[in-house]
Amino acid sequence: MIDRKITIKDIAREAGVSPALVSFSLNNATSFNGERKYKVNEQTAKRIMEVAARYNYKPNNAARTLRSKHNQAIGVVLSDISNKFFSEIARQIEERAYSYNYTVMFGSTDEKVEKLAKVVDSFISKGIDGLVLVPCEGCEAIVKEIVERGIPLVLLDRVVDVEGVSSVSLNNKDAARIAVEKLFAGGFKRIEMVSYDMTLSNITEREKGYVQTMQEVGLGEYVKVHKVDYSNIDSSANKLFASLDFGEVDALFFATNSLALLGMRALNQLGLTTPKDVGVVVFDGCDAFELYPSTITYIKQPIEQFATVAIDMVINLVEKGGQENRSMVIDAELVEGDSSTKR
Amino acid sequence: MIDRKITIKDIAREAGVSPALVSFSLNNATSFNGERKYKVNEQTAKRIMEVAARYNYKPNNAARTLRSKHNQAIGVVLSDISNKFFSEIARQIEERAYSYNYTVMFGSTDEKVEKLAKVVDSFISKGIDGLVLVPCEGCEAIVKEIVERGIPLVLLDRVVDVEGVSSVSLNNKDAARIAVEKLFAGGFKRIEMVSYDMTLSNITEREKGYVQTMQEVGLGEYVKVHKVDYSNIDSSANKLFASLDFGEVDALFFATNSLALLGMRALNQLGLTTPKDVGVVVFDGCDAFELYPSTITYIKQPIEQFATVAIDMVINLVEKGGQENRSMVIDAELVEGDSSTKR
DNA sequence: CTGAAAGCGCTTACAG
DNA sequence: CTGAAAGCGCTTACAG
Repeated sequence: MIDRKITIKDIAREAGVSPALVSFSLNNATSFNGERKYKVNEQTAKRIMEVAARYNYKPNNAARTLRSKHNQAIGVVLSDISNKFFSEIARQIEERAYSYNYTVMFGSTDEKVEKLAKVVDSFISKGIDGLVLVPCEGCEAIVKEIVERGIPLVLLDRVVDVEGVSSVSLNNKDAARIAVEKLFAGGFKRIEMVSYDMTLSNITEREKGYVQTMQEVGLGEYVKVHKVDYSNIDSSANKLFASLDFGEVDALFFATNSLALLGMRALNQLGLTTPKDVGVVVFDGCDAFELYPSTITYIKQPIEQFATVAIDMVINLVEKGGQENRSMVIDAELVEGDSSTKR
Repeated sequence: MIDRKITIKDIAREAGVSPALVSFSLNNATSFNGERKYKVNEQTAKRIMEVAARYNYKPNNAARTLRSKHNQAIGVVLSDISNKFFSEIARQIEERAYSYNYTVMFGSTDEKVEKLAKVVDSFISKGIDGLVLVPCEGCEAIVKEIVERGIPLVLLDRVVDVEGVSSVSLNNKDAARIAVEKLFAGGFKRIEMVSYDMTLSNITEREKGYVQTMQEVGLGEYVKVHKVDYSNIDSSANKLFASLDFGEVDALFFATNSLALLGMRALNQLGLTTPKDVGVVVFDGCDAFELYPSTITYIKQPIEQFATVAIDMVINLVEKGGQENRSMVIDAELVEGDSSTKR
């Protein structure tokens, strides 16, 4: 920690008041909700503020935290911050948290429980007030423990079956429905899904939505979910795409952006294009698709909302105390391109 | 901050020693350099450690920081964490810092001095021990102030003309040389550069390298640096690419990945391909290029090295104290694709 | 409306 | 090798 010589005592001496009064004034000035718990004479307050400003006084965060038991810091545990989806969330979270005068710490799990445990532990040791967490497979026990310890927690992107957790996630089932309906309306029949062999809620919900919608529109006989091995993505995906018969398959619905990227690359290498040879709907747009000859239809996830809602919820839990267990499900939006209409 | 009931006193009582001894034992156990400043009887130490483990004791970070004046936290100020280049750096920095038991806080500047100032201020208020900073245009005064306040600082990606700053950056001039030489060797003559109208050191060095190399290989007459307006990227870029005569221009050397993406998209829309219609070398590979019909030649930046060196340097400054002003320049590498050889 | 005092949980010289 | 004590810079009841 960087040495900062001037303290609340210096300000107090200079302003001719007690340190306590300086503390009151300063904290009232920066109180968010406007409720001034301790009244300070306006003249006095003004003098104090002025002295503080003149000396460029900055309160010592460690002292404040030690005494008050809160740190104005949130830990954010993501799957992988170098993944575009998460880095954009990170960006929005950062913005939102700063606007409340909170700082954030980021960590990545790589979908591994052990890493998740390590990061969470480290964040708690650092004294975060609350946690925003993208859960991975098999982390139920950890989530449960966090909740039981009374640590404010909001799950992001995926939900987990634990009593009393708050969460923010996409309406995944509905998103899949929209995608399938769009392809169906675009004239495709044999619509197959490319997914991961994972039990994460976002993935399984998308699969359910796909299957259900296919049945509802009368394409039940064509239902087929291809599962790419997450622990061995590249080779597993290559094998899959090499094995698909694009004389038969009409369209592909990709469960994630990363799968879509792999798939589009494979189609590219096979000399196939969309929508001529195969219809395509993916999750999330990305730069890559802009280099593609035709525009791609995609499900747009409300990244900014994810971030703002998650931060608002966790800060609410921190400041109001108590887990109030809200599950927020946000609707997706379809952005239409050429790839979902048969030509 | 989350309540943690058990303190050093509890451990001391349970182990039948003084709180001080507990502190000594614990800190020696986790000391990095292995030098044990305070000797504790092995038996005693063992007993203490065991009690601490049994109670799952976690030291209170705020108290420790308040007393010891260091926080084991680094602030990392990037241009934009949702940009792939920076999010990958962020990821590596996170990894490296955690391995030293440091935590990191990230902030984005969007290339604006005011945002940079705000983020730096906020980080200092939060009690970071040191700063890794990607400077933006016009931030010299702030950098100078940070240095003068004795805050350990390492500049990343770009350098700034301030006395006594440490930095880690690419050998940009040489990288540009490699790119131009590759295009020249590939049979291209009229090689033009697409850059930003910015005075950032990485940009200007790349331009210098381009100009110089063009002259050296005898293509001085073709030197041309197109500048895209950073504050108005999209329309400025569109205007530029629309105005280029690809009957004349042989090859394009893009100063950044984002410019390359814009350029490739524009070529795409104009129905032009590389290397048939125009040779191309860019900075950094990315997913997008994998969807491109031909492979792209790119300058690979040593992202992992950037991160590890920056963190090592800043932690070194923090722990050894004093600015020792090292400038580390790392060489780039060329990854050859089809786009740099005339066909 | 304001001040004196205690104390948050550690670390760190200082004795012994 | 170990203990007693001070104190980091705040906040927060408690008096007045």
